[in-house]
Amino acid sequence: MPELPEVETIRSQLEPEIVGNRLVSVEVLDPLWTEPMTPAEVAGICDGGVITALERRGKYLVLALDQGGRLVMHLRMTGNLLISEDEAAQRHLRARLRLEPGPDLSFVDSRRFGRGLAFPDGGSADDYLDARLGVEPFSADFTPEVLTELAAGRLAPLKSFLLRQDRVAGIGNIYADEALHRAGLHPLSPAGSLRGEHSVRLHAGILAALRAGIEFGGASIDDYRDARGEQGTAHDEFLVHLREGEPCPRCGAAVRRTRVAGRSTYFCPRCQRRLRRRRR
DNA sequence: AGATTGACCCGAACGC
DNA sequence: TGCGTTCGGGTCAATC
Repeated sequence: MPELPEVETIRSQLEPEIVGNRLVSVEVLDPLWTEPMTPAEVAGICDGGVITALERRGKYLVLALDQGGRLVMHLRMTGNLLISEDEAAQRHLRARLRLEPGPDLSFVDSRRFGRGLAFPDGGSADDYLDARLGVEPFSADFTPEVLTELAAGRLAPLKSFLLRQDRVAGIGNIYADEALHRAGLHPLSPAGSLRGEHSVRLHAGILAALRAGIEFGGASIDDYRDARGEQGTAHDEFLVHLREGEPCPRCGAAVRRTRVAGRSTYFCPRCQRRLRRRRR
């Protein structure tokens, strides 16, 4: 599934290819793609603008246009944003971005959860994203102290906490498991139990897990492909995710699988210790 | 066929 | 006990 490392891989591949191009038109083949907006609204804002940047906020891609417009896209579970190499009909094509001089981009999404929304200016796009997203892991604002503060008082499991986009942006099911393992923290520990030392470890674990994901071009468990249609290899580097029964790379104990917040959760029962709720 | 999963929504449980 | 906040489960969609 596309999480921060997968989205960042796509962003970094596409940006140099498309900046300076004119977005001639946004052709929406599936009206669900722009829900709750209409395809005409999105086209009205975007068509004709010159691309100045392709940015990432959490798991969102933000295409910035010179007239101020922003095309905000989310891949959700199975979306792909691909450099179109030809006009061959692609299965599950939801939208095509016509670029001049090109190449065009194709938004392909088998489960139709992905979205493309448009905003007339950067400020309104930021308002939309700010309302949904917390601190960016790779920003200077993300520190162990901020992490402690965000988790303070929360009874929800650490895994649930990490999945919340409005606290720390960009972490999904894969990198939550990987970050917790690197930090030596149990996914079911209450988030509010984090003390200074734990926050330092979790902070480092989050960054290391995300960096590894980016380094290996993202994880292609299922539908994920990079902008060129290639698979990443980050899944070959997983420490615990999808490794039920395999030895923990740190201590050798068998990796266990459980369910937290309705999601499959992998952890090492020996070296990911469970914390108790902090008394106050 | 049931499992899968991110964002959103809503009812329920929590804690001060 | 009251009330605002937080948490978890359901929902969507489609594939194998």
